[in-house]
Amino acid sequence: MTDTIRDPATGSRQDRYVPGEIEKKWQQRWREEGLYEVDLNDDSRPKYYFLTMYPYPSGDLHMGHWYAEVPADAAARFTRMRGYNVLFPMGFDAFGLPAENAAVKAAREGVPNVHPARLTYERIERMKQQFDQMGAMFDWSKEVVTCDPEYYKWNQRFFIEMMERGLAYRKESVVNWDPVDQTVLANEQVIDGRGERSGALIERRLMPQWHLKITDYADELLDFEGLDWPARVRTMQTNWIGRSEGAEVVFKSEQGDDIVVFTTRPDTLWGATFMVLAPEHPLVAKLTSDEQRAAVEAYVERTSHLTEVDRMAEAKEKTGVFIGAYAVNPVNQARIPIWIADYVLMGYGTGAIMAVPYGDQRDFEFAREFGLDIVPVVRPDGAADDDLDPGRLEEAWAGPGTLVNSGPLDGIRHNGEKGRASPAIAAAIEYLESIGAGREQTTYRLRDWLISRQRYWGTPIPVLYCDACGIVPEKLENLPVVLPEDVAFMPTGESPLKTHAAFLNATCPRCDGPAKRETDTMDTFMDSSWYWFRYLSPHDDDRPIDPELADRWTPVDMYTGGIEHAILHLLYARFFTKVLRDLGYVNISEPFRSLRNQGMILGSDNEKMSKSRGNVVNPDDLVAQYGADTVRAYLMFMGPWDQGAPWSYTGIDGQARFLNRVWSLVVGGGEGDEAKASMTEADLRRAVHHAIKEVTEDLEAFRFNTAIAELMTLQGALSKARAAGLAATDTWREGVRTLLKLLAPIAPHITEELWHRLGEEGSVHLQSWPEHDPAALVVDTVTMAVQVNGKVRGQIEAPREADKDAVLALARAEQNVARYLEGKEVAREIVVPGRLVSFVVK
RNA sequence: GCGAGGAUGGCGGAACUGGUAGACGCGCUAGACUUAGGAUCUAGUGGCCUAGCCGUGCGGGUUCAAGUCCCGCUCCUCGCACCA
Repeated sequence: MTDTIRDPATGSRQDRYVPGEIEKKWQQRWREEGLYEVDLNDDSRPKYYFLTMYPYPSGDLHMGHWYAEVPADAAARFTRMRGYNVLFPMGFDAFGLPAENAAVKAAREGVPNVHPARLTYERIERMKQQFDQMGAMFDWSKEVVTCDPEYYKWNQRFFIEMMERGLAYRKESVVNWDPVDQTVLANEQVIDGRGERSGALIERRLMPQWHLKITDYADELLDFEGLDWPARVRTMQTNWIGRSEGAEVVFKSEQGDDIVVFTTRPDTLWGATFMVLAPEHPLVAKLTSDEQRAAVEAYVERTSHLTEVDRMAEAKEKTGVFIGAYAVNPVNQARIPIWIADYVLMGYGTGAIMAVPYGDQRDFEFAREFGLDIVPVVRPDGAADDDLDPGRLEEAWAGPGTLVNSGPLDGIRHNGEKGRASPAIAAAIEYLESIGAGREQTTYRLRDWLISRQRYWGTPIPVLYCDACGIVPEKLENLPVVLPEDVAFMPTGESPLKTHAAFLNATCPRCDGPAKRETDTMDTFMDSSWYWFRYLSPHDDDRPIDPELADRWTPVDMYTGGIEHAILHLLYARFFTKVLRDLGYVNISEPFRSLRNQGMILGSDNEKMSKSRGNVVNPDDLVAQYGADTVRAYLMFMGPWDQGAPWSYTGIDGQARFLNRVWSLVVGGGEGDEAKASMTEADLRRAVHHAIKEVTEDLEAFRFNTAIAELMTLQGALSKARAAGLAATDTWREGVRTLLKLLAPIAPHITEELWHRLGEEGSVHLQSWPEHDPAALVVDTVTMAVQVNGKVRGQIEAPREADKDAVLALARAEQNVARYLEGKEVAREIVVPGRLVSFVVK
C-alpha cells in the first residue's frame, strides 16, 4: 500500500507535501552553497549581530531548545531579508558538571574510559545533527566550543590580567558548599538554600576562594541607559545589586573597641537602644563577658550549623543572646547593651547594626522579645504624644515624620525618601561627620563573584603556590594551563587534579623553584561572559578578540534567551564587558543592546518537562511525523513567545493543515467549491498588502503568533480568490509569491521548495522583504457601527469619503436605528470616522 | 512582607492612541465528496428566557462609549526576602 493510492485526490506522489524529503534536500543544498555563511568584512549592507544563548551540550536537543532557537532564527531570517548582513552564530557552553558527573558515575560503576572531554565532543556532534534538522540559519563556520584550550586559554589570560589589577583575588570566606556536587557555588547559584543544579542543601564553610571584584562595578551595572531590555530583567538586576544609601557610624565598646555599623537611617541614631552583632562578628569573642560566655558560645555554635533553609524556617521568631558588654552611642553617650542575633548577617554591611526598635520592625520585634527599651524619635504627621508611647506601639514606624528626642536634629523632617533626599538623613550625616563619629556610606547587597570550583571539568585557574614567592600567576607565554586528559575519576567526585602529580608539581614562574598548581577551576559562567566576541575570530591564536571586528560587530544588536539568566549570566556578561573595556580589549561598555526573553515550554500537564515526570515531548519524533516547518510554526503560534506555554499535541495539526494549504496554492489540490466564492482583484490585493503590513510589524515586535495568524488569513484569501477564478491573474500570482516570502522566516523549507516550483532560480531566503503599498489598503466603503445610548443598534456601509453629515444621515436611516430614535430627542451625535456613530437620546 | 507581570468562550490566544470583545487556530456540530475517513472542502460554534438581554477575576466609579482609564479587593505566576 502506498501513499499515492491512499490519496487519489492529490495525484502523483511527487505533488504531495512530504516534509521529510524536501527538508533534507534543502538543508543539504543550503550547506553546500554556504547560504548562511557570513562575510564579516562585507560592508555593502548594514551589519546586524543576532545572538541566541548557546546551549550546554547535554547530548539531546529538546523542545526547550527548539522553543528558544526557532523563533530567534525566524527573527534573524526576517532581519536578513530586510537587507542586513546578519551574523547568527552558534556554539557550545561545553564545560560543566553533568559531563564530569557522568564520568564520576562511570568510575563508581567500574566503567572505564568515560572522560568528560570525549563525552562532550560526542554530544556536540549529536546535537549538531539535531540542529541541522531544525533548519536554522546558524553560521557554523564561527562555532565556539568553550572546553577547547584555544578558547579557555583566554579565560586564563583575562584572569591573570584581572589579578594584576586587583580585580581577581583570593580570600577566605564563608561559602556555599554543595555536598552533592562537591564544590562551592556563587550566591547567584543558590536558590532557596539549595544548589541550583544538584538541589542539595547548601552548607556553610569557611574556605579560601578566588573572587572577581564585580562590586567595583556595582554603580555602573545599575545604569541601563540606552539598553533596550525588558523592564523585568533590569529590575531584577537592580534588586540583586541592592544599592543602599546611608551612613557608617562608629560606636565604641566600653573597652574602647570601634564597632562600625551601617545604617540607612542615621537620623534615628538617638533611638538606638541596643546593638546587634552577627554571631560570626570578629569582636564577639573579645567583648563577651565571662558570665555570658557559655551562652554566647552555645548560640554561635548553633547558628554555625544551621543551613540557610533552617535559618529561614526560623526567621519568624527573633533569637539572640546578650554578650554582657555595652557600647556608647556617639551622639548622646547613652550606654547600650550589645547582643548577637542571627538576623544580623556577617555578609552584609559591616556585620553589625545599631538597633532602633522604634523605627525598624525587626529591631522592634527583637526589643519586644527581650524587653529592651524603645525610644520614639520620629513623630508621624498628625500623631499625638500618646501615639508615641512605647508601651502602646504595635509596630515600628518607618514612614515620614518629624524628628523628636533627637537633640540637635529635633524638628527636622524625614520625608520618607532615601539617602540625602531626606532632610533628616542629610542633617544626620552632616552632624556625624562634624563630630567625627561617622560618614556617608553606600552599601550593596551584591557580593564579589566567587569563581573557584573544586571540580575538574573547567578552565584551570592559572596560578601557582610557591613556598618562596607565595601566590604567583602563570606566565602569559605558558598559557594555556591545559587540563590533563590522563586523569582517573574518583567515585567520591573529588577533583582528579588534586592527585595528578604531573599537573600539580610545577615550577614557580618567578623564582624557578618548585611550586604547586592551583587545582580549582573556574565557574563556567566565566566562559559565557565573553563568548560572543570570540565568534568573530574563533581560531585567532594571537589574541582573544579581534579589535577591528569587535568594533564593527559589537555590541550584539539582539540577544535572546531564557529569563532564568536574568541575573547570573547577563549580569556577569555586563561586568566582564566593562572589565574587557578597562583592560583595553574592546571599546564598548554594554554587550547586548537589545534583549528578549522567551518563556518556558511546559509539558501538556503544565509542569516543567522532565524525564521523571514523563511529560517530555521529543522534537525528533515530531519532526519525523510532521516535518520541521510544522513544528517551527506551531511553536511560534502557541502564544506570546515571552510567556511560554504548555505543549499540546492537538494544536499542531492546525499548522500542518495550514502548510498543506499553502502547498496546494502552488502545486494544486484541495480546491474548494468555486460556485460559492466571490472576490475582486482589488479585494485580493488589499488582503496581500494588509498581510505585508501586519506580518512586518508583528515580526519586528517578536509577535510570532499573530504574524502566523495573518499569514493564515492571507492563505485563506488566496484560496478563496482561486475558487473565485482569480488564479490566472498577476495579482494572485504575485500574492502567492508574497505569501512565500512572508512565510519564509517561519517555515524555511516548504517556502524554498515552492519558490523553486514556481520556476525561480535563487533562494527565497535571499529575496528582499516585501513592502506594502498604503494605496492598496484603501477601501471604498467602510462598515460602521451605530450606537444609541451606548448600545450597538445597527451597521451602515458608508463611502470612505463621506462627511459627518452624510454618515449621520445614513445612520439615522438604518432601519433598526430609526426605531430607537423614533420620538426621542437626540442630545448628542458622535462620529468616529471609519468606526462608529453614537447617538445619545433622551 | 517587598517588587514585577497576569486573570478574556470547552482550550491556546486576538483586540492600535477608550470606539462593533472573542482575530487566528484547536476542539465540537452539520453538510459535501466517499466502500471508508482520524484526508479534503463548505457552513456553524460566548451564554440565555433570542425584534431582546447578559457577558473580558470581584465590587465601585469616570465616559455617549471601558477588556482598555481611576479607586478598593480576590486569586495566580515570577523574582527578592531578617540586606540594617
